[in-house]
Amino acid sequence: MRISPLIRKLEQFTSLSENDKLRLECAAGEQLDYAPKQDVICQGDRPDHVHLLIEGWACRYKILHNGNRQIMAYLIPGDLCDVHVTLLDAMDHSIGALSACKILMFPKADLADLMLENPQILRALWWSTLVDEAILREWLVNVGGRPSEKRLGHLICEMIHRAGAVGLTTDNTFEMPLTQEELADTMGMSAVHMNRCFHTLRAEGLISTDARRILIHDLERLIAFSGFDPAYLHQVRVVSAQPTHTQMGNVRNRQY
Amino acid sequence: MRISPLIRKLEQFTSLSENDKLRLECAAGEQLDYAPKQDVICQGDRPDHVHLLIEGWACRYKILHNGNRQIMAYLIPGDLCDVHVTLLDAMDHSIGALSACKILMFPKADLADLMLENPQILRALWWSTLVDEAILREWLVNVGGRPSEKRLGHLICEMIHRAGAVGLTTDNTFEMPLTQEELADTMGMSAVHMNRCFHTLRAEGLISTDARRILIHDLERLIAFSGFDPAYLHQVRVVSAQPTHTQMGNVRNRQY
DNA sequence: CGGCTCATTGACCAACGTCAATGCCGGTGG
DNA sequence: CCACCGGCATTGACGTTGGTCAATGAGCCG
Repeated sequence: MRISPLIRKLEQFTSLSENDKLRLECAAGEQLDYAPKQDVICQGDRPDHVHLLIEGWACRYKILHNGNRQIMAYLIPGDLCDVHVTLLDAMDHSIGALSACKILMFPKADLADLMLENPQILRALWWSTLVDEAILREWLVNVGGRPSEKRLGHLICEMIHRAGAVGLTTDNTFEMPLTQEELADTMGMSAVHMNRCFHTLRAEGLISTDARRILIHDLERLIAFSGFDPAYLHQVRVVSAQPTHTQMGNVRNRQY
Repeated sequence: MRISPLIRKLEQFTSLSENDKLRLECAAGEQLDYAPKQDVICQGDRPDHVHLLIEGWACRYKILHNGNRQIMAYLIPGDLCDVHVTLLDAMDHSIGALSACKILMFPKADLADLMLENPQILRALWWSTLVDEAILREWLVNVGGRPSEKRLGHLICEMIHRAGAVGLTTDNTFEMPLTQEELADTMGMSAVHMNRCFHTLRAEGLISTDARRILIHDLERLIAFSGFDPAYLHQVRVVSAQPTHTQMGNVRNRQY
């Protein structure tokens, strides 16, 4: 099914009946491709579709008055870009593709109807926005309270957990298709300093990088170094970062 | 009704029938008082009630490994502390009273039932969590991307808008019962530097402070200075910061 | 009056930003 | 095949923002 990454994500929280899954799949409309750096949705838009990312990485961002860009979230396969639009008026931020992305569009009205008649799906989608919110809180903690190297370490810990939960890790390696400048814009620091942070983490023997692939040498040590605690991800049925079979035998779309 | 502040808040988004309001009021249980600095909910708790703040200010916060406190949200009358618990497992952060607070408890199960049988209330509560999330995004932008004086200015702009929406402002004045240290913990800076920021805003003639009361001399100029745009608050039916009657004649609980 | 909390200020220091130069690598056109 | 270019990573030198420490004062309360 095209919506497998979403199902896999929602099933971290609840189980969905075959019927629920089919209804969701049927609500899906057109599928679109986006190139890196292309905008998926712009601030101020009132999209009439809800967008589901099924391949690639994207981000939420805002441009400040001084021209700075602040990235506020990373979206990976299974993440919904804008459940907001079922309830809020206009987008208060933009969504941009970070790598090549495939996006599936759900007509807003159909999804709203589906949620109204199927409380289980509604709860699952609400749950996903609550987890997004928890992640956002942790990002605020990260930017507000941690020194720069731990900030980077913490983000890497988060992303390997999230990527693992949708089957995008092998051993302790995963693709993180981000430039250092994009990471810098995420953590409120300069690209130059971001580079110095990578230097430190490599010098400490915590990670290696190869193009956009990140290898974590000792996840336990990186977690301790960064003060990471995965509780905020609310992965009720956890999928570890180690290579593993996703429970329920749902192993489609493993690409790396 | 004891839940008036909540009703007033939700009616920014949707109108509720008299029946809806009564059902909500009836779902409310015990009311508790908290002293300043007292914890309402601790990280790791699995509360069996949803907490509604009806008087005073509270905050969401986490304590980091290095002992730093990061405040991630301010809660004012009408805000729900933990709708999360209807769906998530355990609290991933704590809630603390900033001033003397009155809190109304809704048994989790009753509220869950009410939402299940009344989609209008469910939508309204979901909307409120989506707005919380939008505010959180803007806080991340604030901490990540703005220089310290604008950070403070921006927060003041936000809080006078939010306080205005629940009738807690008179002219351009409002109570902000926060110490400079608490503000510093909110914006990821030191208390000393927070003080320097206040100094600057006063020197610029933008604000005056008197105990914990803030007077804004020229809101337009403060907004321009801080790069503030209220769109993210999603106040669909806006209540201005000027003295005004809340629409629908709902003017209870104006205390200041 | 004494003790507390909080605001305020100055002196000094560390973290991080800015600027600029260099190198690497993949793509592209001749 | 090679020269050139653009995007990105890397590094050093230097400047600025904001942190730390410590002292002082103002207001409140028993």
